[in-house]
Amino acid sequence: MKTMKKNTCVPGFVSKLWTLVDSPGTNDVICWSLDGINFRILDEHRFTKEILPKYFKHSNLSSFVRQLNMYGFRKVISIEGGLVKPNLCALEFTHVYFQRGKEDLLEHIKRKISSVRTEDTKISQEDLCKALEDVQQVRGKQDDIDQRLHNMKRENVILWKEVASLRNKHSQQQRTLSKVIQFFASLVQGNCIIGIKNKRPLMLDVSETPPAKISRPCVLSLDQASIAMFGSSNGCNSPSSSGISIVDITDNAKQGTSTTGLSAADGDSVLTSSNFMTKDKQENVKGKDPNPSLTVTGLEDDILDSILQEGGSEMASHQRDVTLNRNDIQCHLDGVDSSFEDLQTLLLGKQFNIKAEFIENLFNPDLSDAEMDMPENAANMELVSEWSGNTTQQSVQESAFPLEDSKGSQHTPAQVLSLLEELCCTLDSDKEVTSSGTPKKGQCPIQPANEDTGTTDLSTAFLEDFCIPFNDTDSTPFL
Amino acid sequence: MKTMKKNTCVPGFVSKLWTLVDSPGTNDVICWSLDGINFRILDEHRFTKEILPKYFKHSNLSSFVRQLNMYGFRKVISIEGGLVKPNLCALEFTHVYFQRGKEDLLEHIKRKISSVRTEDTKISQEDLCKALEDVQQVRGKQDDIDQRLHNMKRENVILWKEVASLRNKHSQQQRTLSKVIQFFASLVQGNCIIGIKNKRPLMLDVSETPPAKISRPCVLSLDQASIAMFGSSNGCNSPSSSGISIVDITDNAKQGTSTTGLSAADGDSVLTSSNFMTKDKQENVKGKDPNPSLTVTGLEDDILDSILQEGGSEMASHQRDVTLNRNDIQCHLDGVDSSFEDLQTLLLGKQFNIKAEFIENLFNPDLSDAEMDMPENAANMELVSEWSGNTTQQSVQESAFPLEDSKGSQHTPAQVLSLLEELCCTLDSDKEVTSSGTPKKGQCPIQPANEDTGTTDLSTAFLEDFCIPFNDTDSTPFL
Amino acid sequence: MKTMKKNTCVPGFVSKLWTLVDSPGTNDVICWSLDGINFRILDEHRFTKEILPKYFKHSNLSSFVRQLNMYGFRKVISIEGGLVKPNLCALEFTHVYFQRGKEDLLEHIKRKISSVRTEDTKISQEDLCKALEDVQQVRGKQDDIDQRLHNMKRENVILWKEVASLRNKHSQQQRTLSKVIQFFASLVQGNCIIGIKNKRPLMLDVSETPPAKISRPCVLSLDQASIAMFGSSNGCNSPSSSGISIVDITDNAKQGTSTTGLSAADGDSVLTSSNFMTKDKQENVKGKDPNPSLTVTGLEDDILDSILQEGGSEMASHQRDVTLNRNDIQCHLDGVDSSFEDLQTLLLGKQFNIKAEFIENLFNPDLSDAEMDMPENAANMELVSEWSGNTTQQSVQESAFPLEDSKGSQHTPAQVLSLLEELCCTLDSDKEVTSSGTPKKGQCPIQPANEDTGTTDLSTAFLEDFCIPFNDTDSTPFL
DNA sequence: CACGTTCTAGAATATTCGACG
DNA sequence: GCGTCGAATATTCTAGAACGT
Repeated sequence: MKTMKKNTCVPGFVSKLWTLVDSPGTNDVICWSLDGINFRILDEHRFTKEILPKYFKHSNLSSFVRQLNMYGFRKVISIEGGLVKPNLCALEFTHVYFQRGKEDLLEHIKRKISSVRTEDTKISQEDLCKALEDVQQVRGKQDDIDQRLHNMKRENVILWKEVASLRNKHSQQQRTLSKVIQFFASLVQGNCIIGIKNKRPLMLDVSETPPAKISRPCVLSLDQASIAMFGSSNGCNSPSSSGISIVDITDNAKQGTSTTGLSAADGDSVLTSSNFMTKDKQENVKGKDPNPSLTVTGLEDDILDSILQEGGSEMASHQRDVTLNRNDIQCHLDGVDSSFEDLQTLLLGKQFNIKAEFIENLFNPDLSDAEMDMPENAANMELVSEWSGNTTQQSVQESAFPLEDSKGSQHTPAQVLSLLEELCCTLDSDKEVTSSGTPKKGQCPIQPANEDTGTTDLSTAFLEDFCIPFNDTDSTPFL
Repeated sequence: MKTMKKNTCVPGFVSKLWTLVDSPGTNDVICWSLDGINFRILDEHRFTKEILPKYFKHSNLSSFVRQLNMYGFRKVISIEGGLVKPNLCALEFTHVYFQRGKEDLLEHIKRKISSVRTEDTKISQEDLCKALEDVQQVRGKQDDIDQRLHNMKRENVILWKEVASLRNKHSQQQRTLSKVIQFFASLVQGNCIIGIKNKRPLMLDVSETPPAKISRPCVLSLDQASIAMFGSSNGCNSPSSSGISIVDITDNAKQGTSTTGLSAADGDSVLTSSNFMTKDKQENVKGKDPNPSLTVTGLEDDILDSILQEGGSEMASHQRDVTLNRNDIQCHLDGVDSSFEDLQTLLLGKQFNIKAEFIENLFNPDLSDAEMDMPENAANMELVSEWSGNTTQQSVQESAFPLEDSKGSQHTPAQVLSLLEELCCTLDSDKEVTSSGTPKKGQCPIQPANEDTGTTDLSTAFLEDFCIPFNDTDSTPFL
Repeated sequence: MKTMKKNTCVPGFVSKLWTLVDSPGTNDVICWSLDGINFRILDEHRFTKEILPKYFKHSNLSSFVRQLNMYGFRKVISIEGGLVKPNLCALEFTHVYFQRGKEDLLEHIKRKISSVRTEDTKISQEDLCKALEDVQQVRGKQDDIDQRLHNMKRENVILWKEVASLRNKHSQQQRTLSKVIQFFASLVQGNCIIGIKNKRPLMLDVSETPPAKISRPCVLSLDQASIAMFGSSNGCNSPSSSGISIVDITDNAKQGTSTTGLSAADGDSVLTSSNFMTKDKQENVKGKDPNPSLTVTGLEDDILDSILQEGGSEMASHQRDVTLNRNDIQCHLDGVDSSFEDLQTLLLGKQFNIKAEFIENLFNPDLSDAEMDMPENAANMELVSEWSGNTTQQSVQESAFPLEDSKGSQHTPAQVLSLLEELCCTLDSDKEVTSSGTPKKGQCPIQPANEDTGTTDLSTAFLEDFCIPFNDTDSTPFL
């Protein structure tokens, strides 16, 4: 009975418990249940006061129970003798490894370790430390990222400025380029008008007929404009057919021509360059009082008519040779004049002031001064037309050719026109593309990351800072 | 005495210890040291067997000692009666807060806690809370960063589009510029050639033929265009042919000149506008066979004047005529000079007309009006051709030349045409390029950093997306 | 006894406890301590079996104790109880508000509420796990962000390169455009000067005197250059002074004028365009065998020579006069023609060379070749001057004018020059601005985020990579 | 929900054993 | 062997929790 040994690895409590439960002498106080899988304390008081002290250093049932619980024993609630005898209501405990006759299972009965302190706590402790480290690490990296992001943000701001700058530059360049092109175009245009007058006749011979895909309005308008302008400015526009000696006529014609040319050179009338013309002519008129003469001005036709008329009268005289010569020379000179005219128109037509202002404009891409062009062009046109005015003078006999020529010449010009048109289209398309983009500038929907605050509202300011400058230009369509 | 109660916060062991040490009845077994700072167990055996069980649930000295140690008591090694009586050798323990008469210090005696659980766990608990807070903070910041990154990504996408746009614009501009230059170049070229022509007659002897590196088509088209335009606009192109003597000659001279212009019209010479000039000169030469004659070109007025004067003297009357003529011619020549002047002014001054349209266009960068250029240009071209067209006036006898001229002129136009064609092609190609490029705009295929997924390979595709469009241009070497 | 009432707010347990402790009938089982601040259970067994059931629904001491604990009662350990024997050892409990005679304090005895501790601890545990998960999650996301940031960084690098590329392109384009404009300007300039010469006489009448805001040096140098060039290339530069009639004078005058023109003009014909001219004139000479005369070529001298010769012949005989006149006129006209030619050449002429080199330069925007412009312009100017050379021919009587003209012409050219100078300045300023901007490039103070290292030092390398390219251009002002 | 009852667990201390220097 | 301590267990007291009222 007392020989019972405490087996290895079996806690004292379990050993003692087994012993006292299994001891037959105390079966009235504590014993196995009927099925042997539980044990009962039949007499609580005696067990506490008699048994417990024998096996343990206390006599507290609670302490015993505590140990039971500590080793995983569970109380069994017996429904049986509930009523009758509360006293009989025995305490009954159970444990899977605590069964009658199965002493070998006792070793599996393990005492609960107080709140898993050692491992569990430590583990969690370690985890927590690790977690803290991780957090710190993450935090550090986050700071790094934050810094990088911030730096990149700054870079991007600069980039935006760069791009904005480039855009502006591009716009300016585009404007400059446009000006150059337009200038060039207008130059060409000017020439056109001038040239028109003189050359018609010869063109006829040329088989080529100009495709009339040209935009007359433009030219005409110019002509008209010039005519109009000069019509008023020139008092001597009335080409009076007169029967005057050749010389006179020639002279007159010449005068007219040269005058015209002269007028072109300097100017005080209307705008600038055009003025002198008026003067010259006026002077001519004055000097040629006797001769109603050919103060051929504005339009070629008039001039031609007058010339023809005169020519007709001339034809009659003897000195005809001389006259002819004169005519010849006259013609030649006229040709020269017209060539000049054309050349001038060609070269510059528009040129006059250009330098002073045009170039300025070119390099002062402030569009504000753009308005200047208008007046200039007008003046230019004027000049041109006036110019052309004096150019033409031809003999009757050659009248036929010119007509034919004009036809022929028409062809070529048409082609040219079409070509130029295309060119313009190209340029225009270019522009258009650009301009079409313009309205969209407002976009730049960048929503710059809010650096410091939580989020988003920077975009507005940002856009304002960067997008506004792009307004005058074109901006590519965003998104 | 026995009433001693367990004070607050003083462990049972310490209380018991104090009691049993301080109890006079056990002074022979356990007592204070003489100085009262230590206590001694004089009779180990009796203490263990008699005293311990009274106060504790055991009778193991070791357990008692264990408790002493557990509460920080230390054994005092007494050197005194070491030898004589080992038995007498009493156990002596000490503790700073365990002194005779100083019962109040007992509360400072703390039991050693094994696994520091309480604090440790609590600390870890606090740490854990802190860690959790940190995590939340980090998470919040991360969200912020994420947002910023995302926003910046968007910005970058826009930036990319901007850059792509700028690149496209640049390309277009470059193309436009190239066209301008080319056009200009061809124009200049044309003129060159033209100028050349006039001199042809003279040139003929000279083996040298103008280097035909020019593209005709272009010029021709221009000529035609101009002709066309002016042909219509000018009703009076018909130079009345007059059968006059001198006049004729003069005419011839003129014709010659004009003829030259004609010849220029067709392009045998290289380019375009230049043609007429050549013609004039050729004709002059031809027409003036007998007369070495001065088909002076340069300045009209002066020349004319001088010519007239001379002519006058020659042809008509002797004195006066001559004089008059001279004056006349002189005047005319002066006029020519002034014309030249004007022309120059024109060239430089150009401004005048430009304004009206040119500037308007310039500053109404709406490309829509850009088309205007075309017509203008066309007109311009026309003018040129027309120019050459009307310039020519010839006598019957000189009809041959004209024909030849016409032939020649035919060539020129053709050449001009080809040139313009080329130009157009360029422009067109430009357009095409542009337009073709346009569709690609949609690209901006920036593959923004993969927002959600992990990583990296975007760069390649990215570059591909953006580099391709730049092909026609120069693209900076990436990476 | 039983009359005791349950006060408000005093839990049943406390009331019952007070009652049973305070009831004198059970003082042998449960009673107040001597001092009345505690209560004792003297007979545990009887208390359990007899008392408890009366007041409570159970007879478990443990349950009772549990309630005591629940209401904050504490067990009092008496030393004495410790030693002797369990039986004697009475259970003693205490509570601050449970004192004998102080029934009113009972209301302060509160039942403990489950302090949710379990949850707390468990939660912390769970929280820890959650925290760990969070950390991992955050870490993962951070890696993602890091990657994205890195990718975007790479994109940005490319963007920077792109922008740099665009800037370079823009600069090149700007340069090209400047060249074009300059070229154009120089062209215009050339014309201006030329024209100036002739018209003076007429100009005189006009009150307007050209503001001499021009910078001679430029033009002059050009002129000189051109003169120099042609002086050598033309063998016939020697203008023989001849005592000839008016014609001579005229010639002389012309010479003077032309000379002036020469001086004023600049030229580029030198290289290319000028050549054919020379040819033409040579040819002319050949064709005009009988007349030694007008081998009017590119150069004035030739013209002068020829004129002089003719003039000489004229002076003598009448017929001759006529003839001479004719010749004279012819010459003059020829001169005009050649002038035209030259003008054309001038205007376009350049092309020859221009194309070869100019355009090349234009499209090889290597600035290194930018210097080429000068020579070209110079050549151009030359041509012009040459041109003007042949244009003017005046009679003796008119010699005065020429002189005046020359003077006058100086003015005009001066003006032109000033204009051009301004133009050049503009261009230069442009360039200068550009160049001046260049040094600033170093800026690009971007401080790209340090990708890998902690922070900042990348900027240097970064800037080097990107800023350098911007050197030649202007770079937007960075911050 | 508040309180009561019961069973179980936590916690501090106590006891014991063993390791270590 | 001795002193100290770690560790497991024991004892005690208190608390947690489930369940019931």
